[in-house]
Amino acid sequence: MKRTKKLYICKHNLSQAIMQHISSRQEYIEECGLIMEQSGLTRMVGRIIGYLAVSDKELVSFDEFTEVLQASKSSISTSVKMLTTMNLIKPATIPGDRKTYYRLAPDYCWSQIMRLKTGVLSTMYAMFMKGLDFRIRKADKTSQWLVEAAEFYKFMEQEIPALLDKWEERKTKSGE
Amino acid sequence: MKRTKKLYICKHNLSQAIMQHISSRQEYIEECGLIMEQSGLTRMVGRIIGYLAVSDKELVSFDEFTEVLQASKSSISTSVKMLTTMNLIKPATIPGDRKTYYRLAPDYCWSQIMRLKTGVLSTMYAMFMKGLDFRIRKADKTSQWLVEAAEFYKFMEQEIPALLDKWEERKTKSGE
DNA sequence: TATTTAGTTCTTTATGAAAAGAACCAAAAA
DNA sequence: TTTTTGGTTCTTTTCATAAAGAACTAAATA
Repeated sequence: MKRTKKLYICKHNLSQAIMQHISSRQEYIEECGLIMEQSGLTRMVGRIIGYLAVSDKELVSFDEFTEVLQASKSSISTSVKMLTTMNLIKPATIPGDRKTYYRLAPDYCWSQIMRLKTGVLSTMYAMFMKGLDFRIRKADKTSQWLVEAAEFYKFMEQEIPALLDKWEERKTKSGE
Repeated sequence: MKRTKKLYICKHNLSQAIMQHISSRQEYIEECGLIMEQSGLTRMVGRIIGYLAVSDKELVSFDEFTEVLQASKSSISTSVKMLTTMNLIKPATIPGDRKTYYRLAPDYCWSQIMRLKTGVLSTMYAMFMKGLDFRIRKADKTSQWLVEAAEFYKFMEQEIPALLDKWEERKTKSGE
């Protein structure tokens, strides 16, 4: 079940407003699904984060996810694996218990989720620069447009990692 | 024809490498389609930008797009409308000519494409803050995790627009 | 007035990925 | 050894949407 991720006119402002009117945990979990889906993950992954966020238990078992989220084992398995790979959640085990539990990763480094997305910036830069290679007139309006586009992505490609460094630095300081 | 937009492991580095080996305009246009698709637009929209980027003519007509991109009128119509709405391209007309031509928008403000995407940051902030509302223990590990997540998105929500302001300021200065 | 041109807007088709289902496997328990 | 538990990994189904196709429209031309 693939849903829209495309938002030509900013649908997020809507989500923000909706967020204020949510009254039940159930609703909250579903909304997390929709938001995470929009931001490029899957609906089920969002639901898992949402449930972990509002559950009073710190540890939630695999089968509790299937029950409370009304989802198949395969879907939960794939989703927790994805979240584990992303380091967003961590598996946990209990002595004398065969089940696997999951918790929100306590040491999760938020900047890493953003760093992954900066790859697109260098690709866009490369794309616009490459366009110039094909141009006969290297200084016409189209060429200028390409240069400007490339400059923007170059700027972003440099500044965003710097911002993330700033955040990480702030975190390590406050952690001391 | 929907293609992948999902890239759990950064596929963009691949795109970057591919970009270096592109030798024909045809190939370039197709790669633009794939890249723009990954970044959340459509393949056809990417092809249009790609063709405008490597065409020696500044103005390209509607039917030239259909011919060179081997696409239907409806697809081109929808795509140019989308690009026009985004201000990325501008329609142009010629006296005594009934056709509509398009060019890359000469005054396009690159930061605006990024500003649209910052909406997701405030939504994520709202989402994590809302999660706290449902929690009984407001200081346990899960609550701490939510606070940290919210703080990160708050930080980004503030810093990215500041970065875009910086870019715009630089542009107006260099334009003087 | 009839026809062509240029493009828009519905409807249909095709695709690809999220989720479900089924088959499978390893370890623990009976 | 057989069965159950807990979960993984294939295969299948479903569904949203990008693109194509078809029907339509307005303006210009014949």
